[in-house]
Amino acid sequence: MLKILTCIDRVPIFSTLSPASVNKVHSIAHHRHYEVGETVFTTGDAVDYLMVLISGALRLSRTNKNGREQIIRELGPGEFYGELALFAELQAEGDLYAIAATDVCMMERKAMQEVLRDSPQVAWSLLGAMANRLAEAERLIANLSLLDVTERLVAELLRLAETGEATASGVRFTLPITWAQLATKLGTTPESLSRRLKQLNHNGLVTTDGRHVHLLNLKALQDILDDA
Amino acid sequence: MLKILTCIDRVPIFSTLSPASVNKVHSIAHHRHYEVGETVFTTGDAVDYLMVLISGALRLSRTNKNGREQIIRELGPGEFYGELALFAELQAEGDLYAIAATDVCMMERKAMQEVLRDSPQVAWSLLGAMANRLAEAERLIANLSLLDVTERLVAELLRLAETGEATASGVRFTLPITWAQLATKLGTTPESLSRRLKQLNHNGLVTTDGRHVHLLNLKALQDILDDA
DNA sequence: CGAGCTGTTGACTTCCATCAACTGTTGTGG
DNA sequence: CCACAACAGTTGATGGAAGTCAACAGCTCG
Repeated sequence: MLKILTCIDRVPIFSTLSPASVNKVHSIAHHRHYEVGETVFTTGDAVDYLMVLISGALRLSRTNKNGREQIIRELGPGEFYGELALFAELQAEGDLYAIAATDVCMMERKAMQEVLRDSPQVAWSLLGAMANRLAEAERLIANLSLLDVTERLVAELLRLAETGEATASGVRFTLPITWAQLATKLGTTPESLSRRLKQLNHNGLVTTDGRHVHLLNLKALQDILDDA
Repeated sequence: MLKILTCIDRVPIFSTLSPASVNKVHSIAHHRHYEVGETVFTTGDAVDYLMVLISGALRLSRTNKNGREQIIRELGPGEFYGELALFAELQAEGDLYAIAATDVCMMERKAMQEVLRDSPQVAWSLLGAMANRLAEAERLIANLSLLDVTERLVAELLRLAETGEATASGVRFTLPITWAQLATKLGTTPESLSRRLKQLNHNGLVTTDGRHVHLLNLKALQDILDDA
């Protein structure tokens, strides 16, 4: 009981539910826990539920025959997967696995459809989340196709810098993932990323110590993007 | 008056509207026409409306400083742009232009929000459309990053083949766009595409005459993808 | 200690974009 | 009606960005 209450409690998209709807969600929600590295599903598995994260993090990625992996999206608390399953039987295209200890709420398709019809607010929340994700996906498409590795790296560093702390000369932050994982997100390899980073360092734009990153010249970094 | 009626009439996502909502949509919808090649907006323009296509086709793309263009998505009748604008002020990231004579309905943000709150059916329709578009975008991400040009070409040819007519030896269809435009969709250049196509031809898998395409060996083509 | 993981560096290779030239077609206006 | 411009597509030559392969250093952990 507690865990199901938690389920609804901690998920923003359900924050506006009426008491009646809360009961309905109660009755259809299944709780599930995943450990780091645990697989939720792999390519080809049937998905017929909407999955909302309570805590932790999941990663959706695809891998080709050469073992090359592309991270498609990452899900944090409050985010969800399975929106397409609300509308049709769905074969997963990609692998979903936990990159942190993760708790999720799983809602079956049909029951969730009812909740959505009764609760425009929830539909509205979903719509907003989807619109943002679509915009992000389309930005990634453009970046992969139009920017070289250096430019994609700089773009990501500047993005991460927004969460960092300002210093006299620039911004300092700690990379939340390994450099190899960042390479996979950016659609490149650890080797290439390492070389590009070395070059930025050589040009006096960035210093790194492990995952600790210091951007020394935000303006110059921004310029790299602007002439892209 | 006629054109506004047409607006709602011919757009599937509004097919379930109640009479009251129909009136509301009437009052907020602006009709607009674009000729081939005409620009709807370019990168950085403010977008504060939802735009639904009645007929024609629009293309959303981004171009980098070298003139390299990536097609992000194409919109046909019934499809829409501006979903993100429903939630926030939005700077367009990319250029939107007409690739056919096009009629659209434009709905201002605030008014559209009301319609959505009152009409769960419309929200549901939008949700379904968005979910599909997101899935498509994520497929494109994976393809751009994991497949080489030949594989992306074959994938697209097989997709197009679904709309073609079967022949003794395979499937025949006509390319709906120029080869150069296809190259842009696939994130490559006309030159590269031409070479890959020549190679497929040489291997006896495909013949072409202008935009007329004949796939001679679906199984072999599918194999190329399966080993990817 | 040794195993395993993260990250780096060097040598090599390959795919593909770019540049340039050329063909064939279409359409337009003098 | 022809000439010429504009565009679609092809082909060859070339260069460069980045992926691959391999070896190695440093770190952590059992």
